[in-house]
Amino acid sequence: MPSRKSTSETRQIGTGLARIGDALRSQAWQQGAELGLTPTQARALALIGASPDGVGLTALARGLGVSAPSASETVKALVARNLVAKVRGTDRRATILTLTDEGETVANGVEGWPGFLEDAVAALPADDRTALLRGVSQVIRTLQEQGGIDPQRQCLTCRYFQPNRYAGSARPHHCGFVDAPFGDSGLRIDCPDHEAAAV
Amino acid sequence: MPSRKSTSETRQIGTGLARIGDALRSQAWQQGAELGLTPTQARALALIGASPDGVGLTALARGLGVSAPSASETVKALVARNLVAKVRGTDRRATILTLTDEGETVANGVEGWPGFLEDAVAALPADDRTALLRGVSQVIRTLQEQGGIDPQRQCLTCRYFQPNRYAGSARPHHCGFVDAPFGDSGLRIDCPDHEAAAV
DNA sequence: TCTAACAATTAGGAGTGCTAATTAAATGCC
DNA sequence: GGCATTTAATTAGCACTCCTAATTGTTAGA
Repeated sequence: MPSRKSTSETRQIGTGLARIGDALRSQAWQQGAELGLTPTQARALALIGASPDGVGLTALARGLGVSAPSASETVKALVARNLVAKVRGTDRRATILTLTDEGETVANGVEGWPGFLEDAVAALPADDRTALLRGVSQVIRTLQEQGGIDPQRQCLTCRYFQPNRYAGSARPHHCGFVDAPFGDSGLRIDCPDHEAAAV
Repeated sequence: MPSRKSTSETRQIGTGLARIGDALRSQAWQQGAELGLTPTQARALALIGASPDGVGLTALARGLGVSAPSASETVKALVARNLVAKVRGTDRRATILTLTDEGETVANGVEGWPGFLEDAVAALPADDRTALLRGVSQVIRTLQEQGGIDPQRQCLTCRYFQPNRYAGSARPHHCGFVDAPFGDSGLRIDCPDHEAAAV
């Protein structure tokens, strides 16, 4: 194994994940062109659509990982395109964002975006795929714990949430996505990997 | 955001990778602020620095996954900051880009960027880490074959790479460049000694 | 030679992202 | 109750990203 530079396994993985992220971004530009959306707009649309009761602008900004003014600007573009509606809430400082019917349609089109990536993943042998999922899940869990990723939507309505699986334990609940137990103090209000539980 | 849609392992991985990519991008903005670089500039700097003989603008654009005009604009900013030098080559249409001394210094600072991600990766058990590296490598190779990514300098596409030469051994692969055996944990995604294999 | 292909740039336009400052509404506290 | 603080969102101003289309040289091919 040649090396003058740092070459730890860890570093190679970091580099690889960064490359995949880059590929996703540049792919998003192309896919977005078809719908007239930029990557950020698409992501905002998805986040808003994922919140049935609407989202505030600040929460959206946190979810996108950008500043409030940036989010405001993006929302402005989406409103101008009639994809998103703004409503004033009980707290009359705040805005509540929801999708319009048209926005709903477009958001559905956005859903399958990482499809080309999934093709690549699907080409893996089953064993490697499982290992990859475990690794990615754990990385995400660590990032959330470090605060690098914004938690979204609440566990209580999440299909991955298994309350009191370990009754009596200090960490009685179980999250199936990151495959780890956690306690009441770890309950998420807004988890990016949230998926609505079946009714 | 997947909802009642397919929840396959594959889709989970796709979503997870996208999420990690988002985290990386927003982190890059913060880290970049310290050096006065945007994420794209940092990436361009790294790519130029990785090519000892210099790169052309078109190659750079492909590597960044953007159009030539976008790359041109980014390079203009780097040249203005005295981090990159442009030279006219034998082909007088083409430009050859190299780092200035100052650019070299800054590029070194950029190298450790995904550090916060690496912390997360380092927290994995060794087995999972190796499996993650193998999975990430294969995903990248598939993306390259699909044309979604510009060819990277990884073992899987290297002429010196002899996979499973010592099948059954703990270090089954062989690198012909350093003439030594190595295992999955030694797989490179960005190797300075990479030479593309014949098609 | 003359045309096609190619490398890079310019022009023009929408969007992203930042910090700092502003407006408006809700809270807190004496 | 009243006034200072905090909070939500926006505006202003700036640099950069990214695109397509058109332009200017330069090289290579029929």
